[in-house]
Order: sequence, then structure tokens, then C-alpha cells
Amino acid sequence: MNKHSQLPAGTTSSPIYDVLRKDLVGGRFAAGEKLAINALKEHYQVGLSPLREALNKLAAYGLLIQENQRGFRVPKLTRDELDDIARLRTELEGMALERAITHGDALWEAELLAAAHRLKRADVSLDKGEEWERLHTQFHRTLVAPCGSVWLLRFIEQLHDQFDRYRRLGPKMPIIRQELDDQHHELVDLALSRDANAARALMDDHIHKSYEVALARFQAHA
Amino acid sequence: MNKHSQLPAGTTSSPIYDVLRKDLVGGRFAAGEKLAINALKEHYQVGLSPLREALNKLAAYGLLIQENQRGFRVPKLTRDELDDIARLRTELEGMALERAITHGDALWEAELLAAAHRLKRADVSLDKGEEWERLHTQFHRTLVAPCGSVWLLRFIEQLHDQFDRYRRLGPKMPIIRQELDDQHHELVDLALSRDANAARALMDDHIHKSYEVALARFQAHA
DNA sequence: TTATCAAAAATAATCGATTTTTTAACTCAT
DNA sequence: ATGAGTTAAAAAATCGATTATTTTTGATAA
Repeated sequence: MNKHSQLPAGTTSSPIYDVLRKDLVGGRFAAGEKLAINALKEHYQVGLSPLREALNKLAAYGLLIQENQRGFRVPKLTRDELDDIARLRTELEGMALERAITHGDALWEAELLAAAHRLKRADVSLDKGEEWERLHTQFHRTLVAPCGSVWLLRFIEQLHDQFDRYRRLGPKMPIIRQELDDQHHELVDLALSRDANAARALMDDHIHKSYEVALARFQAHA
Repeated sequence: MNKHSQLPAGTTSSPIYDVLRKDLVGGRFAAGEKLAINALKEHYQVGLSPLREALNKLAAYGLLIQENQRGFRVPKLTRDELDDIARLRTELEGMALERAITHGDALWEAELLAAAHRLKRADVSLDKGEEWERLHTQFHRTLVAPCGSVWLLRFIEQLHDQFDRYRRLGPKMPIIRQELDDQHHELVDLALSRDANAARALMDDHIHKSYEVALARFQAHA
């Protein structure tokens, strides 16, 4: 299996796309900020053409906004959009989880256990860095992987990135974070016991708790 | 209102993106074909940089496949993918229609009637060209527009483009096409009478009939 | 002081040419 | 003939420089 797994647009050449994507999701750029292309060029040590092509792809993906003759901008974060993303993620990821539980085979069970274990190992270090994020994304991806719909997986991944822009700016909230970590293992248990309804209900709650973390930032800054 | 309406990635500068998108959805390129960038450059009379940026966006959108150091390719058409797209379109468009019927206001009712009327005027001309396609897309977009979810609308538009790649290669099938045309008006009636369940059922059938048209090509060529 | 306009600076977008990589053609040995 | 290895041709990707557009600055007048 690829170490990067198959990204929808990640089949492309230069790694600048993936790096920028990671930095955008990780909040390295301020929401609403206008990107200074020359500064990016220098900072990431890439040429103008590969950079612009990456920015164009990110705009089509929804992590940037392209404005007519005035470059690229980081999308603003709004309460309304967070609600939209969380609700749609609940619907799509729930749908995918049901299908995955129907179709997932023994290999999937093994990979799911492995992904959950790797994530738990990273949970213990209280400071959750890029590595934890990677494992977390990978866990959720594994969970729904055998749903049978390439397009559904694609949309879910896109929504995850969007959602994470909000979540990763949220406060620590150690109690809720602990519950979230625990839920990953409960999700595995329910998936392995093929209890689609309970799994879906738990996923709904999981997303809702994450939503509360993300939302806290708005209430603090409002 | 814009004559092009708001496209997710259509905010950008050069019109080459929209032209290429239209041609890709319209089947101007063979499925699986490798794009000869220099030929495109000449044919569309654009420079290399704007062209490559458009191709990058189309790859991120899913209408092209970008391969590592060997350019761009038109995605193949497969029975499995058609099934996937049709099924997901049914779920998402049904979901959006329900929400639109809940939230749509009087202005929406008026626009919906207008869009249906314009489409019917184009229906009569048996040869359904680009103009009919535009009005058809516009009708379906209007139908779900007030669903309240920007991201849901975005995914639906993407799926529509993907679905249309298949549908537009399907055979004439005048009887089924006539039924499809009639269903547009029935959809308006059910939307205006706020009968979400019936509307959703009809939409399911509408997509299924279109699916049969698209599928016919596979059975012929198989 | 504020507003309007013009000039200058900064930035985005595009172009033409160069470099890199892939694909095709060819040679030669088995 | 077939296949490996080499060279030539084609194509993709990148670079550096130019052009077009926007934004900022500063001057002038109301």
C-alpha cells in the first residue's frame, strides 16, 4: 500500500500540492489571508509554474479561493459553513460507514484494528502534532474504505479537510478529546460486530463532539 | 443573475476552463484519450500557462486524470462508475430536493417555473444541442438551489457533470426521453405543492430513467 | 480636510525558451 | 524473429523574462 494512500488529486507530480494542502488544513495561513505568491515561491523553494498549478488545484478542491486578476485567498471560516460541513459529513460518512460494514471483508477488519492501534499509540502523547493528524485521517479513511463508492470517498475526504480547518483551531478541551479518542475504539468494535445502526449512531455523536470543539472557537471569538 | 451562474471554480480568469469543461462533459474527447497539449493550445488559441492551469483545475475537479510526468488523460467510462455516480446522485439530489422544498420561498417558485418553461421551449426541437443541455442543467440546479448547503450543491454539480458524460453518449430512445421531459414539469408541480416525499420518489425515478439511457450504450458496446 | 486624478510601485498573469523526462526508433546480439 | 540496450525524437514540465492589471502613493483642487 502507498504510504500516502491514493489521493484524488495526489497522483500528480510535484509535492508542493500536498505540502500546501497540509499547511492549509493545519491552519498555517490565516483565514481570509491573501497569499503572496512570491513569498510562497521563496518559502517552499519552488518555481512559479509548479506553484501556480498547485494553487489552481487547491482552488478547485476548495481550500483556496481564486479571484479574477488578484490571486488566491484562504477561505474565511464561518459558523454557517461549519454547520453545513458538519451536517453533510454526518450524512455522507454515516452512509459510507453503513456500506462499509456491509461490504468490508476480513482484510478490512485487520487494517481497521491496525489503524486504531497506531492511532491509540499516538493518542498518549498529549500534544497532538502532524503525526497524530495523519493517523487520525488514516483511521477514518480505513473505516469507510470498503463502502464501494469512489465518489463518496472522494467527497468525504474533501469534507474532512474542510472540517479539520475548523477543528484544528479549536481549544484543547481535554475531557471531550478523551471521549473522542475512546470513540475510535468503540467504532472499531461496532464495525467488527457488523452493527451498522449502532455504528452510525456513534459516528453521528463522534462528529457532533468534534463539531463542538470546532464551534468553541467561534463562541470564544464572538 | 450571472449568465454562467456561480461555478465552484468558475470564479477564475480565463474562459478556457469553462470551454474545456463543456467539451469534456459533451464528449468532444474520447474516453481514455491522452490530451495532446500542443494541439489543444492551437485549437483553443490559448497560451501554455493558462491552458495548463485549466487542465490542473479540471483534474482536481475529476474531469481529467493527471499522470505523473505524462500529461493529462480523459477518464475512462466504466459500468461500475456509472452505477456509483447514479446511486450517489440519487442520494444527494434527493436529499437536496427535500431540503429545498422545506426552505424554498416564493422567489424560488417563480424561478423554478421559469426554468421549466424555458426548458420546455427547448424540448420541442428534437435535436437537443448545447442550449438544451444548458437549460437542463440550469433547471436541475434551480430545483435544489435553496437546499441551504453550499457543499451539497457543489458535490451535486460535480456528479451531474460526471453523469452527463455518460448520458450524452447514450442512444436517442425517444420514448424514454419524452418521459424524462414530462417529469421535469411533474417535479415542478410536486415541489410547488411541497410534497417532499413524492418529489423525491419522482426524482429517484427520473435519475433511474436517465441511468437507463446512459447504460444502453454499455450494453450496445459490450 | 477630503476627494479626485495621475503616476509609480507592486503584483498577477502570460509568454517564449530551456530543461527534463518519456516514448519511439534503431541497432545488435542471441 | 525476439529482446536488450542505445540513440533520436517527441512531449511534458519548468524556468526567466515580459506584459497586463491592480494597488498604492502623492499631487492638486475643491
